Amino acid sequence: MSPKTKEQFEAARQKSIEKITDSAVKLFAEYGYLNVSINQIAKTAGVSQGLMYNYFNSKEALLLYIISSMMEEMGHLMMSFHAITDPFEKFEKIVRATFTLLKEKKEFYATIWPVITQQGVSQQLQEMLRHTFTSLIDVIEVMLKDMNIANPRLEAFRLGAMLDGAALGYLYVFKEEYPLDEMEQLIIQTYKK
Amino acid sequence: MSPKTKEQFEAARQKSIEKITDSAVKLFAEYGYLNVSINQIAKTAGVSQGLMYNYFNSKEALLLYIISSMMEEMGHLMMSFHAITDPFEKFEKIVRATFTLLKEKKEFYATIWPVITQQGVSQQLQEMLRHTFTSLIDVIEVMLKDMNIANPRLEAFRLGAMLDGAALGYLYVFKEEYPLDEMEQLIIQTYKK
Amino acid sequence: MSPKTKEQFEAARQKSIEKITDSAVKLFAEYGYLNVSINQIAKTAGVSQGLMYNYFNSKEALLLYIISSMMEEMGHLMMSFHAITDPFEKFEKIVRATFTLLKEKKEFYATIWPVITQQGVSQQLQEMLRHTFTSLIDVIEVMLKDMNIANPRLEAFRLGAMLDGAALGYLYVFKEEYPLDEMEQLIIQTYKK
Amino acid sequence: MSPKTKEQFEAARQKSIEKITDSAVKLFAEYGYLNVSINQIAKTAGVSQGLMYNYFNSKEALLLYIISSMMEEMGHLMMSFHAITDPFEKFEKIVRATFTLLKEKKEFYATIWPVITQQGVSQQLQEMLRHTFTSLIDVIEVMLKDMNIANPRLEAFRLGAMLDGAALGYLYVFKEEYPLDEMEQLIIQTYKK
DNA sequence: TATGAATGAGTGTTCATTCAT
DNA sequence: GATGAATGAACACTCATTCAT
Repeated sequence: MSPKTKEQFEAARQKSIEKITDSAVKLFAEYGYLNVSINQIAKTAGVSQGLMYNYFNSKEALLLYIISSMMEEMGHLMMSFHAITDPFEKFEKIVRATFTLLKEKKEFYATIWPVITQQGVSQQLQEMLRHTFTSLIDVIEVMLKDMNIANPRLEAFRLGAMLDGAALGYLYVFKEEYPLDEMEQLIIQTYKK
Repeated sequence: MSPKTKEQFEAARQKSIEKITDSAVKLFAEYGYLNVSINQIAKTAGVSQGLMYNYFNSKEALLLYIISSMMEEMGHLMMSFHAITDPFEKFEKIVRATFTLLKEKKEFYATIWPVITQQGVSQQLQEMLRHTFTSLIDVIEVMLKDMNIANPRLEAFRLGAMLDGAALGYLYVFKEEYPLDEMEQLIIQTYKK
Repeated sequence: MSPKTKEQFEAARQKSIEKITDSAVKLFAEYGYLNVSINQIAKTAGVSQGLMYNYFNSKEALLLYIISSMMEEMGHLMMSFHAITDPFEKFEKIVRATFTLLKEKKEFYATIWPVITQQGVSQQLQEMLRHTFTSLIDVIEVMLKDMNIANPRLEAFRLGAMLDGAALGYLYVFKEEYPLDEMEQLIIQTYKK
Repeated sequence: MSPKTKEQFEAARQKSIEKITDSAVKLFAEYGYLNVSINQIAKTAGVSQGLMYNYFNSKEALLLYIISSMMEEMGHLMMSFHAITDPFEKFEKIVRATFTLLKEKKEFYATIWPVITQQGVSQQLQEMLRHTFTSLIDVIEVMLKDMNIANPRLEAFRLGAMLDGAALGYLYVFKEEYPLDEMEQLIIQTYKK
């Protein structure tokens, strides 16, 4: 007699959004944004093609939403180390967290890297990524300074480069043959003392 | 009206191939493989759309050819340092050459990175890239060993990661604001002794 | 919580129908039937997308209902002059009413013209329009005959053509630059005496 | 051994363009621009869907091309009466030509009217149409002035309105029952003196 | 060898309509 | 009666590829 309650509608919405974004993340990570069609996403999610457009204005808006969520999650992760006062402990935690993320949430990086290296994706996205990376460098710089490392900004860039380079080598080139754990250990020890 | 000689034909073939691949490299580097159409390549090269198919079986075959050439060229570059006997000099030469390449032949990396990070491109390509990178690591490993660096294989991975990571940061994220020269100096001094 | 009475239900029905048709008329007139979506109509009316289908079988049925109402209203307008005995007065009243309608109820014409000129809209609609226009010509013919105009049927067609042509010129081509008032005066004076 | 000659290519192009535009004109006239799909046009023309895009950038560009051609043709027709010095003869010729066009090239008007009355079609098109109509009014005004008709500009609008109104009545409402020939005669005699 | 017209499968996107509640 | 999430067919448009010459 009465329409569905607001809660019911909201639950249905969230369920659908989740199905769509989950499928999209998996597919984007595996095949790359440009190689994945809306059709594929819909089929994988088990919904109709049109449904995506109830929640996202375009395929790119979907990508933007996904990457925003990831960036936000990454931000939260970084925040969670904020309270640690010992810079050496903080450093170790951050590096370990990065490698853990890399091992356990491959789709995280696998979604972002192709987008970064693909020209022709939205300006908005590019700017968001640049902003996030810059913030990260800033955070690392402060930390390295607290560790009395000389030339902390340049070292922050180097640390960033090592982490990114390791991620690329692991995800795209050497895969399971990449000495990920040894690299983790090596990086930590380099700065540790 | 007289029939062309074999040599003339061959010269014409080479000329056409060159026009096509040169245009393709430029366009792939600027817009990315998936965002560039055969039509664009043909127009830029000043030839007909169909001509490409006289020399390459598909768009992907063209990409494969281009990247093969680049990998080969990179191999030649590495070879050219083979004769240097002082490992420290060799090390410095290699690192400097890498950064020079990065600064002066952006299209080199800008073509390769999106392909590496885009799964869904041919298996053949992936394997070729892995092979090349493995060879590079091997070369660096031997060199580091000669420099009496401890754990030379792991350090080779670290050096590779730093170079790749710097390339990505420079090309895609920070661009002209990336401290490329300082990074070059820093890397050399780290191992220089 | 007590069940609504029949009258209350009927009132709610009428209210909803009115909200929907009013929004539809405005939107059809401004953007054209084919350019307006059910979603737009629902949003403008402040109701749900599905509600329209409680009252109309389809989007076209809604259009049919709207145009029927307009035709009926036009018929009423014509009827209202029926009592006037002096044919010259009647003529002037009718012409003035037509121009007033054109100036003050643009959406009236702006809804109907695109439908008339768009073939491919329902046969039913086409027939209804033809019927209404034929009736109008009949009424005018009688009136012109009473005015002792020679060849009253042909003159009725001419008068109809002038009114329609003026409407089109005003609404779609020249807009505010169309000499609407002068045309009104000119038409009246042509037959007035 | 050699590619097709330029003439052969040009001939093929013209043939294809003609097939496409001819089909489009017929379909637009019968069903209206917005009701006709590219698929329909291609099927009717007996070519692939994609071919249209070799010649026109978009569906709207096709419409623009068609209407431009029509407007140009109409302009030529008007020009052809330019040399006539007797304004009465000129007037009769123009009116007769208009009616002949209406009878023999229905698709001419049937293509244009729905576009004029359909909001949401390109601004460019709207402006082109307005420009053409204004020019026509100007030409008629001068002619009527030469005929010593009082208030020639207003009469030009009236004549335009009558012609347009007759066209609409004939094409969309009364069709074969419309007294087209009588109307033609009536209009000529009204001004003929 | 070289041309470019032609194809057709595929793309992202829209929208009238249905239906469980 | 009313809701709005969901559907699926349709749309305009793109593009790698083919082929007659």
